[in-house]
Amino acid sequence: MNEERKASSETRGYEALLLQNQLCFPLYAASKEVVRLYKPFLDEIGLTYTQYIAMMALWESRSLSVKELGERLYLDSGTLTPLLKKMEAQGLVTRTRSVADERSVIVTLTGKGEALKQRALEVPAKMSKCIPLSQEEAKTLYDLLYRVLQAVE
Amino acid sequence: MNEERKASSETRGYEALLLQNQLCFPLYAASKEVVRLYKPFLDEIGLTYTQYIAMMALWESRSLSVKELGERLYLDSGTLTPLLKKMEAQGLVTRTRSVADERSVIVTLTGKGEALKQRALEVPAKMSKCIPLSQEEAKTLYDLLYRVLQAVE
DNA sequence: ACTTAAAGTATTGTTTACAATCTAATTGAA
DNA sequence: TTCAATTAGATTGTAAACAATACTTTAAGT
Repeated sequence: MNEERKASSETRGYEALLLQNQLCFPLYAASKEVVRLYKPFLDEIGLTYTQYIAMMALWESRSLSVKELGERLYLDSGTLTPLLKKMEAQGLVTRTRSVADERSVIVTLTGKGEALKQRALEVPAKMSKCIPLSQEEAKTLYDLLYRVLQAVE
Repeated sequence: MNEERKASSETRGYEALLLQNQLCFPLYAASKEVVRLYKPFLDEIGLTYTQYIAMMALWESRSLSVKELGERLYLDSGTLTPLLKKMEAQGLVTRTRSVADERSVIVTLTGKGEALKQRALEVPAKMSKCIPLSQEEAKTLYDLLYRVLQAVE
């Protein structure tokens, strides 16, 4: 029996409250650290991380309502409205009320926003070099994260 | 050949930029959603998520410097100083300069902070019911996340 | 048609998070 | 010893993130 592994009086009965027994903590910390890892690469193309994922959604679709964008990114209008206004000020997107439904705001890539795609292409490659997981491990992680995500929805 | 699966002119050559091909995105989104899932449970004991993980570290150690706390939580003084001041105002911790090294601030649980541990005990159990992963899956996810985290350090 | 409910954004207020910078205390090197 | 470099926190400024609320437009029910 390894005495050092025994619970101390401090922790006995409270194992569930140990940081290292929480799934949420490495999830939270890894997310933050990975986002931070992106920063130097994203600085080069003038995007924050949140702007980057918004641009990725638009590079796929070119034109999305704020609501659709929010559904894809798991963000609400309180986050997206100021974000998109900044991106509009940078000339990456336009924001226009839908004529069909005046409640909706349609976000559309500009030429400049579209062109940025070329430069963004290097980012995923640079990032994947920073994360030492095999293809299978990355896929396992990816699938488990999506299971969590779908359960939460 | 499934025509629908073929890359469109929009995405051809840009597969790496698809949101669904990014590992970072489900990591980011799942982290946010899980933290949000905690909110109602943490509201009951009057803590935010960040305060909760700070308390978990202190429930383990009772007394930690800001630096040590930052290392365990992957947070810097810019985040911790205002957080700990609020927790001090709530009576959960005390903050005192170390006598041995006046640069250090020692954060120590109060009786009230210690007592909160009892009520916090239910939180992990409630949370784990919200996340439909088996024991092995949770462990796999946990291990992969820690691999990512250690690589980033 | 009228009235209410619902939907889509925007706004406000609070809390994180972090880079950059500053200050005070400590350590180290010449 | 003495002064430069380092360390630990605090501060400032910026960007998210989200709850709560407000506002406008649309949809639904009667």
